[in-house]
Amino acid sequence: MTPRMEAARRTTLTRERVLDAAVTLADRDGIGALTIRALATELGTKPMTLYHHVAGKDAIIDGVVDRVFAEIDDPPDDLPWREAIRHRCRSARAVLRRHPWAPPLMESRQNPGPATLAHHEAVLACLRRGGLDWQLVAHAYALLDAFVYGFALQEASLPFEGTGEIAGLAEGIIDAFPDGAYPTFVEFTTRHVLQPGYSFGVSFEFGLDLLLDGIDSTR
Amino acid sequence: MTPRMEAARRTTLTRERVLDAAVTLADRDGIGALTIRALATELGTKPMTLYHHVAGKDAIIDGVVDRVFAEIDDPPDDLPWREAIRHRCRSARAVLRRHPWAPPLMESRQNPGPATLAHHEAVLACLRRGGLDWQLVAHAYALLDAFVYGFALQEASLPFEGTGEIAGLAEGIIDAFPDGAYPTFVEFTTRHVLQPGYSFGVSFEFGLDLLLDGIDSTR
DNA sequence: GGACGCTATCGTACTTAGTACGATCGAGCA
DNA sequence: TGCTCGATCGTACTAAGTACGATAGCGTCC
Repeated sequence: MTPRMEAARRTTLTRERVLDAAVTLADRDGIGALTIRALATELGTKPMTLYHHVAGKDAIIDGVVDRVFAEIDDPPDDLPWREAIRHRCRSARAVLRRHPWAPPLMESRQNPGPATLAHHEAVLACLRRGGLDWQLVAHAYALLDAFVYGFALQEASLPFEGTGEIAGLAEGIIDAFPDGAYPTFVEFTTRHVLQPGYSFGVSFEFGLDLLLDGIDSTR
Repeated sequence: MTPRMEAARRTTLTRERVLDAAVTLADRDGIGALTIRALATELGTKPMTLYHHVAGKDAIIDGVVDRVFAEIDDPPDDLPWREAIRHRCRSARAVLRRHPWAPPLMESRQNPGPATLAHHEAVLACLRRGGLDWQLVAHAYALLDAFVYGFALQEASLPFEGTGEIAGLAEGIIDAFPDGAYPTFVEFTTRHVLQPGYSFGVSFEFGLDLLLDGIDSTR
């Protein structure tokens, strides 16, 4: 292959392009499908070529996590702190729904990238701007992020938002129960989960309101 | 090896013993070290032998997750619902600190085992006993578990509870910052995290109180 | 009591994945 | 024209999951 062909085929490989492809691949086929070989194929190259742009698979994961943080909106400066934090948490949830493989990785990596740090900085500054003392900032941030990540973790295991798929899953599980087992669980499912209009996601707004109210009243 | 030697060496291999060893191994060496081969070595046998007692690695993970659920105390029947739920959430946190590899697995599996289902049943029944309607039960359970799992996820990435290790980690990160970068982050760390007596864990009780209060007042 | 078959065990080998090592190849420069 | 350098990639080693089939005690039935 001549260099001209190579150049025409695609712009030169770069760390950024590798990470782009990694996110795309994980979104499309799941984090389990994010292998060095699959990534190379996706980029039209061979496995070992990637090693000239990233240090290894761990570095790819670190980079990908930083990408996800970069997608989350910072709390807007021109909103009162409560509304700013609400905006940020909603944005985080939306991002984590686009990247359902991300939550377990985001909290378990110990090499935060620049976007990760910048985002933490913005959130801390916003809480501080709201008049919270350091102790309360610590509590509030731990609480809010536990909620956001935990909720995302739960949502990631659900088939899809909205309609009958959750119902199908629930029915499948319940049908396998021995008679009379788990009565509250069964009643909860039939009386609530299987009702038309049910949505797991609405609990997010409920929880977010509750947390913000609680933090505010502690201030 | 004669059968007598075999029998003396260890009681016959069984699904339960395989899962026991899997939990032990994950606790000791991390979930990444939980391989079929390592598990076989741990049990003094060979990889393929395990396949007569479990269907494969996925089945081991499912079984291990159910084990973890089994360790979590159900909400005690003889306590008011708030205190019962508090007890259960504290127990869950303690269990997840013993098994820091578990949170990402617990919510992402879709084959709940009997202990998992029994535990959900007990929690739902307790909330119901507290007079919450189905809608609020749904909100409360989603919220409480998001918090518990999310908090556990955060704690899992911390070195250890208590003393100077978190400080060391924080200092390592901060020292690498360019001058003047992330000012709030730096101030938060120096003014709060690095202070003697700091503990991430106390935010758990703060959050749990806040959630229980909020849910109660919505009732 | 001897052959039969069941069940747990395990040796071998195939597949997928991460990645170390070193060859190649084209571009720019002396 | 030949040298050097950076990007690319062929080859191969290691680790891991697991399919296939052989083996070997043990109880059972004629």
